[in-house]
Amino acid sequence: MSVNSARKPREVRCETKDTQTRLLNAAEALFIDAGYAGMSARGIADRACVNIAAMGYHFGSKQGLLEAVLIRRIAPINTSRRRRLEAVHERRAESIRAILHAFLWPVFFNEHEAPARRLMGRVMTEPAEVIEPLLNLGFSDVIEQFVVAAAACFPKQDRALIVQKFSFVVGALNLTVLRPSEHIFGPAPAAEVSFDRLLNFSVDGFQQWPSLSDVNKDMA
Amino acid sequence: MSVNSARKPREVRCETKDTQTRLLNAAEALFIDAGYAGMSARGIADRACVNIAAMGYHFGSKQGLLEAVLIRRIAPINTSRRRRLEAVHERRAESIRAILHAFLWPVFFNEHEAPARRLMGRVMTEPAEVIEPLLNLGFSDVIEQFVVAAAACFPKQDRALIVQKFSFVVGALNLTVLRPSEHIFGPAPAAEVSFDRLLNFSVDGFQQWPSLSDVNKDMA
DNA sequence: ATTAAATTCAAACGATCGTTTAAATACAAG
DNA sequence: CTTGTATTTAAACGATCGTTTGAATTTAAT
Repeated sequence: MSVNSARKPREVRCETKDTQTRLLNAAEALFIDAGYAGMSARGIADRACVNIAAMGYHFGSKQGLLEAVLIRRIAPINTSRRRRLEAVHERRAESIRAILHAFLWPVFFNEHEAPARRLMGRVMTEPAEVIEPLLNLGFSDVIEQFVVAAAACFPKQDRALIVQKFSFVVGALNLTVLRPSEHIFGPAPAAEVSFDRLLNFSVDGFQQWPSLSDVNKDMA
Repeated sequence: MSVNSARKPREVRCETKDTQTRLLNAAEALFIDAGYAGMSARGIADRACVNIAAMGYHFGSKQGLLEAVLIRRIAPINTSRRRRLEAVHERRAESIRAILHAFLWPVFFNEHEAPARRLMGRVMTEPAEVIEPLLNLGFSDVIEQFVVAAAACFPKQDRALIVQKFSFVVGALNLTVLRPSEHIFGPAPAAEVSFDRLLNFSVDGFQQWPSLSDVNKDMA
């Protein structure tokens, strides 16, 4: 009994796009739901309404298809993040709010909308071997740039602390966009609402310590 | 070519515990690394140094083994969280710091240490069908109790906002303990350090808005 | 219309999946 | 030791995995 034994009904008509796009869309949807190991080549082909061999013909392998899926969504987000961070620097407006805004915005608002968001959330939880093509896109380089920019906002805080605070933001972002647990936290708010809340939450969490939070530190 | 084709060398001697414990430990390790779909029954048996059929004999199925793995680690964390939240109420010390402290502490500090932490982080990213046994453990009930307690700390904030803030904390916690991306954020600090940082970050993020964070809100 | 390249197709490859069976072994009680 | 139960074992089950083959088909250029 596989965990994927209960296949979702595929009554909907197939898309009218070309084969490669249909494969990309199908692989993306299944990857978001089940991860790399949980998505099958035949499941992708069925959803894309193409022959099994089409995957090998157009993308070489299942891994090649996944890399194409990641590049299609993550590369634009990377570019947008870079540009927005550059804009912050050019305006000499390097507040932690502006920096986190530049980091979070491209995930919530882009031409691909929800699929890109959920893909971003899913890929960060995959085993290292699966994310390698992601790192080759310069994904970690971009994060490094944001960490440097954030560290410049708090010169008195250790760099290791800044790095971990940034990882907290990334973690909160991941769960927000992936949303694997609707049973626990209920339906997702609108993207604008989630974005505002996450940005406010992250900005406050980044503020310098000690602050108002340690006035009652000796309890608990 | 599977993503797990490069098996890790298993030169180490097998554990000396009984068969069930060896199976639980092996399944736990593989589940943390690869998720449910990525861990194979034969991989578990090999690592546990038992016959393939032992899994079916002792746990009924692969799913049954996973449920046992989850119960062994998550149930104690649930219990500890409940007890600590009750203690906060009994002491009439319902600050957001005390509440988040009660929520985070059992994950970082428990008799199982790192395995329980990483398991907690991994399970939250799995597809809904895999987490079902987790919900049957009352996992979401405990979270609901913490959300109620947190909401009582901020009577002027919408409940939906409190819920999402709490999901931010859970997301940050997940990435911190699962740590699937050491290539990005570097090695994990000691548990005590991570716990302190995450608690401070979360407490600040929970503070009431508008606060000091919106003085420069009109930028970006 | 003819040719050549590009694409899709049914079918099958060997490998691995989770699970099951029945015999062999280990173990405890009488 | 003998009996009965508990556990482990080798072997195989049917199903599905990712991938490949070679022929059929479509497409585009001459």
